[in-house]
Amino acid sequence: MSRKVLAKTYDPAGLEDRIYQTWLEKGAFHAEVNPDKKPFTIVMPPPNVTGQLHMGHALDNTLQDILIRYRRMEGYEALWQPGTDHAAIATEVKVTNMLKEQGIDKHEIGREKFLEYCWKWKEEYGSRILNQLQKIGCSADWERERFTMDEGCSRAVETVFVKLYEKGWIYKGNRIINWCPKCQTSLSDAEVEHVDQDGFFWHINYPIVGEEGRFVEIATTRPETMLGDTAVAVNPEDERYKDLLGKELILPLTGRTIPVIADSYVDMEFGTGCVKITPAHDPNDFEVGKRHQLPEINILNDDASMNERCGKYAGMDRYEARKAIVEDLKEQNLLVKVVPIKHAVGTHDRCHTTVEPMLKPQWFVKMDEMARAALEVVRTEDLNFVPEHFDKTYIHWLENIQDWCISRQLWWGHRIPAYYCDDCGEIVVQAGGAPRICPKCGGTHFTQDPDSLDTWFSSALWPFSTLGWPDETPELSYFYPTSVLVTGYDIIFFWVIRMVFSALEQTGQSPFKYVLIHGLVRDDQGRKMSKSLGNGIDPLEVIEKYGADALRLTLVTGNAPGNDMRFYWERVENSRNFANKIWNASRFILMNLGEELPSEVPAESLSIADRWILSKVNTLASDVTENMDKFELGIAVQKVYDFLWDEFCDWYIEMVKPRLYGENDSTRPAALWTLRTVLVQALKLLHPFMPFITEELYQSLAGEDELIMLSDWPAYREDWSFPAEEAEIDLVKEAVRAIRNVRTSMNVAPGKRARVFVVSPEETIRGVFERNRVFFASLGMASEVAIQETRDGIEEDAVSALIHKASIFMPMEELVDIGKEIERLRKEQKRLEGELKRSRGMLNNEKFLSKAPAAKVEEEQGKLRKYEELFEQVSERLTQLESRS
RNA sequence: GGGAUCUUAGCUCAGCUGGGAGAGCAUCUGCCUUACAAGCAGGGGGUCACAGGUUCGAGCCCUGUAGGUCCCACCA
Repeated sequence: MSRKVLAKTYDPAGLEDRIYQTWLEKGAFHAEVNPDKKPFTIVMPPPNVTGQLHMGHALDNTLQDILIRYRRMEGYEALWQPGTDHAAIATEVKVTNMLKEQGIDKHEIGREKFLEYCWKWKEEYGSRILNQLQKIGCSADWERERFTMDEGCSRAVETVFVKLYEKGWIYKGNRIINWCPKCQTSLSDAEVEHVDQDGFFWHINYPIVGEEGRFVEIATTRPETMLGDTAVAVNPEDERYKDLLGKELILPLTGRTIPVIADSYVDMEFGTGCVKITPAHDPNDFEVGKRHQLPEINILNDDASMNERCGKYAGMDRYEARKAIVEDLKEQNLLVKVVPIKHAVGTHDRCHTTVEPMLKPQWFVKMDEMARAALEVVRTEDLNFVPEHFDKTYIHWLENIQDWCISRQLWWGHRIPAYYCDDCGEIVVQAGGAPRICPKCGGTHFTQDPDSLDTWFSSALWPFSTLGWPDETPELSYFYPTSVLVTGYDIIFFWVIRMVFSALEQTGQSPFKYVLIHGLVRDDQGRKMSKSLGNGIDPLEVIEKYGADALRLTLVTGNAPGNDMRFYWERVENSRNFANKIWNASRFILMNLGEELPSEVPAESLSIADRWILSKVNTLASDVTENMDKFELGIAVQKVYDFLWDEFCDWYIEMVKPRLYGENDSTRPAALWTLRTVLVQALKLLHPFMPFITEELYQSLAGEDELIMLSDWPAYREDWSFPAEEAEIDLVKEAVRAIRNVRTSMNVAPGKRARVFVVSPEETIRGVFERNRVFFASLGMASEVAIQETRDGIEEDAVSALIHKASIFMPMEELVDIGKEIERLRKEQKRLEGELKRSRGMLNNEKFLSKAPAAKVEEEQGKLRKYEELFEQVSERLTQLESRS
């Protein structure tokens, strides 16, 4: 078997693209319906076709890739379904602007021509973001790439629309919607952000008809809307205004008269207790208007200028009109006062324009029934959020949900499949194009509704439309419902909720069992990364400098699920350093392996250290698996990191070096086998997190034909469990650390070897050190090591270090500062006193003895014994030293 | 107005079902030891925001307080 030769230094740049090509060539990402395996499915949140990869994508997709790679190795048929979103408004705005730069007006060229430009744009940029995702190592099944406006997804959209319409759950209604005057389209509630703005309360007097000099004082933040007032409301309980009920008011500046009505909606405590009612421009007023059959007067054009009903103000922009109206009121002495306030104003989340509530005929999805089902599925735990508390966000939103406005006055998107008979106006809603004959009048000419659908209407179907729905495809029955959805908390409302209720309605199942929620990647000052701030960090730049593996590791470590994280270059550097570390460890092993692969060695030829590290990696495998299953990815990778760097590199490799350097050492084959075996196990555990470097190293260690991404995930093995050896090496490590400690504190030159005496009255302990005496030399720089029962023969002024069940003495050639050692020992003694006090306190506590689990009590008793022994050793040594000085 | 979340080493953050607090960076000391200076060895540094409570035992569970962040919301 041929093996790859590793480059001398770790350089991710060339390596990652090459490895990715290999995966593609071998079709390693492709998933097929396979009845012999269990399916594991993730649908990728489709990035916008116009999008550029940002840190949010990098994080989101890294998490998904980790999960997919893990399950694939575990033996699941793992499908990661990728695709892109047409992103209706985002794309339309971009294409419109692009055309504008070329001097082309969207309305001049018309709908069809405009759509041609959009498709061209899509063809040009649609694959860009997916290519960028490949850079970070995503193992999605690119053969199955979908697009929200492709034939299948569009059919799914029409099917759902028609079904819901026929059920009465999609309807066209004249209601108050959020209108963006800049984008000139309606919006859903989710697309409106409430932003605090400085504004004013204008208090205005409305004269009472027939009562000269008497006024009703109202307060408003939008004085221009008074032109659309059709009443003033007071609370029916409000004693102050009882006599006003039924009276008429003169609406200033218009001369119209409007009634005073009673409605419990009015809060008596707030403001003056009188509210102007503008049914066409306020959702509450709209409701009030309906209850009292008030006229609805629309006063705005689509660009938020005043319309022809506004008399002298007609044609003015809403803010100009506001100014003019306030001026005019002041002139007429009807402006009582102006009070500055801060209030939340609805703005379009995309362009930040202040939205206007407007009365317009739009299409809506009735939410009550579907919301109820979506709530139920969380209660029954068919849907689970990770971290769990995000279900509260979900529940709260659903419990307060309003009907969903789904029509948009845009061209790019799924056009609403509603057709109006040109002759009688009858509405026909159907899939598959215009009807031939009007069912009502027999007419044959139809006009399709000009509006298109909210982009989230199609992405709501993504988990099943991508698998072939509405057809009963093999993929749908095998891969659906999906296993887990990964997304940021910021799109729970936009997407997660809508997917859940759509899936429940159309497929009868929750679209996924788990929703793994992550936070935002912020800049190093904790600010949101944004274009306007210019503080965004391009993932591709990070990859270029440090590699995708380093980026991925950085994004997944040291961050609790659902929490925001800050991006620090230093952390990427650290991740890269880790990659470099395992690169060099592998190189070291390969160097010693020479040409051939190490053959399996008989179990009995394994040394204690070999068994120790095998046992450690074995425990690691089961620990990491447990964490992975619970979505604790950060904890999982931290454990692998610690194992590789600390246990494997800093201890095990150092321990086996003597066996490797002696060419004829009989324990060499066992060492080589263990090195390679343990490293391979650990690399497998690391692979989901750092796929490129682990693949490269695996190919060097295992042969070029093997792919680590298709290898088996390490399972716990009974025959690799060696608790006794673990304890033994842990004791040896303690001794070595003690020796190093003494050397440093005594300023022993690093290269200088020193004599070491190990004294223990216990034979078994002496046996441990006897068996592992080589490590005193190799790790503790000992020249000669004497292991004995008593202190006989050790120089009086030897420096000591005390560990559990053993004392270590190191005679120093130079005079040593006894005071320094006494000081060190006193400190240790004091520490032990504290430990003893605590431990004895616990064990003298009858309640602890009776209530704590037996294992816990036993553990504590063991600790106490250990502390007592150590304390005795330290005290004895102290009196000895003190008597000398 | 409602809700969520955070407060742990100088900085940024982990800490899984409650059983004597960790990492990275920074800092101090000493090392270019033939895998790795992108490294090695050793050290310093924390009344886990505050106050109560539950428990044999609390960074972790409960209540409250203070401060920060975020989300939702039709007080005109």
